Amino acid sequence: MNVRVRYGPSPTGEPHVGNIRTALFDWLLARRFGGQFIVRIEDTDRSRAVEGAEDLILDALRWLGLDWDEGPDVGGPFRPYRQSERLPLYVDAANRLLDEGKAYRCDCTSERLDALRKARQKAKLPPGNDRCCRGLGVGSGVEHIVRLAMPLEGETIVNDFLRGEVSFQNSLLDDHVLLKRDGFPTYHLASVVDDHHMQITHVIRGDEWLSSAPRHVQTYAALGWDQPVWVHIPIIRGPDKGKLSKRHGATSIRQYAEDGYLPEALLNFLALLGWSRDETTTMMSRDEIVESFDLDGLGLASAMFDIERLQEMNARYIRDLEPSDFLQRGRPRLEQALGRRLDDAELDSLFPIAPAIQERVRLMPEFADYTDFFFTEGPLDYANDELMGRAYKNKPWAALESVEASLKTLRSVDQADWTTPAIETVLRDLATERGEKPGALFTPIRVATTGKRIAPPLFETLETLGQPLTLERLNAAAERLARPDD
RNA sequence: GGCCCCAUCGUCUAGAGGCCUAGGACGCCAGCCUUUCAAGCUGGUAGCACGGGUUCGAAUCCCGUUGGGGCCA
Repeated sequence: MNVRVRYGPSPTGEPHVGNIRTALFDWLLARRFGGQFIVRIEDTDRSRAVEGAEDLILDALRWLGLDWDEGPDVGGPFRPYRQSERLPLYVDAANRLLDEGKAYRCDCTSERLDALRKARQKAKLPPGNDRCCRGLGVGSGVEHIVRLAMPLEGETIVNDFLRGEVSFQNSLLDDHVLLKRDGFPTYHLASVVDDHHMQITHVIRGDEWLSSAPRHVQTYAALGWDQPVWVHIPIIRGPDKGKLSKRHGATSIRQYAEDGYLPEALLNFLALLGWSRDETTTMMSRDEIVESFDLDGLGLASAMFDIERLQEMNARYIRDLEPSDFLQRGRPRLEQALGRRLDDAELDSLFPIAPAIQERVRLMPEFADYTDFFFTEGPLDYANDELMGRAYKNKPWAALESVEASLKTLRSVDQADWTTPAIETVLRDLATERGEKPGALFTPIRVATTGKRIAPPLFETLETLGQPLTLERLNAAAERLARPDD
C-alpha cells in the first residue's frame, strides 16, 4: 500500500494531546506501510499566527520521536512546506475554477453578509446560503473573494474510511470561500490543493472536520482530481466531556514533558486512545505499535483523556527504565531542586538505590524528593513530631532512647561492613533486643537521616548515605529530642 | 435551532449473530506481604442507554427514542 500522509498544524500555538494524536496516527500509518510522513505548516490565517510556534510544534514531534520525511526544515520533493510560500498554487487553482465557471467572485461586504445571516437565522433558514453574486460576473477589478459554485441539488457523499458513506444535502451547503480578500486561501482550498500536489493518500483528521468534508469533496471534483482516503478520527474529550480545549485539559505537549511524563509513555497512552491492538495488550514499545498499527483498529467513539491512566502508565515505564537511564533522566530534576550541578560521581552514587526509587516515582519531578537528602548540606528540615512517629507520639524521651540506641549500634559497625544487609542485621537485632517493633525503631532513623517520613527503603538509604553522614544526622536528631522544639 | 457523528463497567477498551452466566487494563474496595511510601500477589466492585423489530438465537443486523459530541450559527 502506498501511503503518504501529512500533519498540517497551524502555527497558532503549541500542539496539545488531541492535536498531536492525529500526527501520531499519521506517523504510525506511514511507518507501518513504509510510506512518508509529511509536516506541512498551514499558516494561511495571518491574523492568528504566533511567533515561534512552528519551532514549538516541531520540538513536540521530536520529543515524542515522530520523525518526518518531508517538512519545512528538511524540505522534500514538493517544497515548500509552508502554505504561505505556496500562494501561487492556490491562486492558479482558483483562477482555473473561475475560468471554467466553477467558482465566482463575490464582492459582498461583510456588513451585507452579516445582515443576511441574521435575517436568515430569524427566518430559520440555513445560514449563509445566499449566493447573491453567483452568475453576476463580478470582475477582478473590485475587491472580492472567490467562492466555489457548489451544486444546488442532490447530495454529496463523503466516503469515510471508518464509517462508510456519509451523505449531505447539497441544498443545505453554501458556496464556501476559496480565496479571501487578502488573496490568501482558506483551509478548504489550501488543504485540497496541497494534498493533491503533495500526493497525499490518506487524510487523517479529527472528526470535527466531517461537517466540512463535503466542501472538500466538491472542491476535488471541481478541480477534477482524485480524492484521498478520508479518515475522520474521533476527537479526544476532556474531563468535562467536551472537546479538549485550551480552557480544559488541552495541555501542551511541552507541559507534559515538564510535568515529568516520559515521551514513550505518552506515545503508548495516546496510541491507545481510539486504537487498540487486541484484547489485552497495553504496554507497547514504539516499534511494537508501528508493527501492529492499522486503520482498522481505530474506534468510532470519542475517548475521554484520563490522566490517571496516563500516570499509571508513566509509572510503569519509569519502573522499566534501565537504572542508569533513570538516573540521567532524573538528574535535571534533582539539580533544579538542589540549585546546583551534580558531578557524575555524585549521580553514580545513587546507582545501587535507583531501582528502589524507580518503584516509587510516578512523575519525574518526584525523583528529587527521593534523592535530594543525599546531597543536602546542613541540618534537615523536619518536625520533632515526625521524628517520634506513631510509636513514640508525645514521648520524646522514649524516642530519644531509641535514637541513642540506634546511634550506638550503628557507630559500632565497622566501616567495611557498612552495607545494606549488615545494617539490616544489626538494626533488626537491636529491635529484637529492645523489644521494639521494627517500625518503631526505624521511623526515627528514617526521619533523622532523610528529613522525611516517606523515603526510599531504609537500609539501602543508609548505605548510600554513608556511615559518617548517618551518624551525624542521628546525632542531630538526638540533640533535638533532648531539647524539644518550643 | 439546523446538519452530521457516536453509544459495552466511573475511565480506556475486547467483542465484526451462537465461543458472552460479556474478557482485559486503569481507578476503587478488601486481604496478604511489609521498615515509611511504593511495588508485588489474592480476591472483589461495576457495563452491553431504552423500546421495537429481523432471526432458532443479538452486545453484535434494522428502525425509532433518549443521551452525548461535533460543525454552522
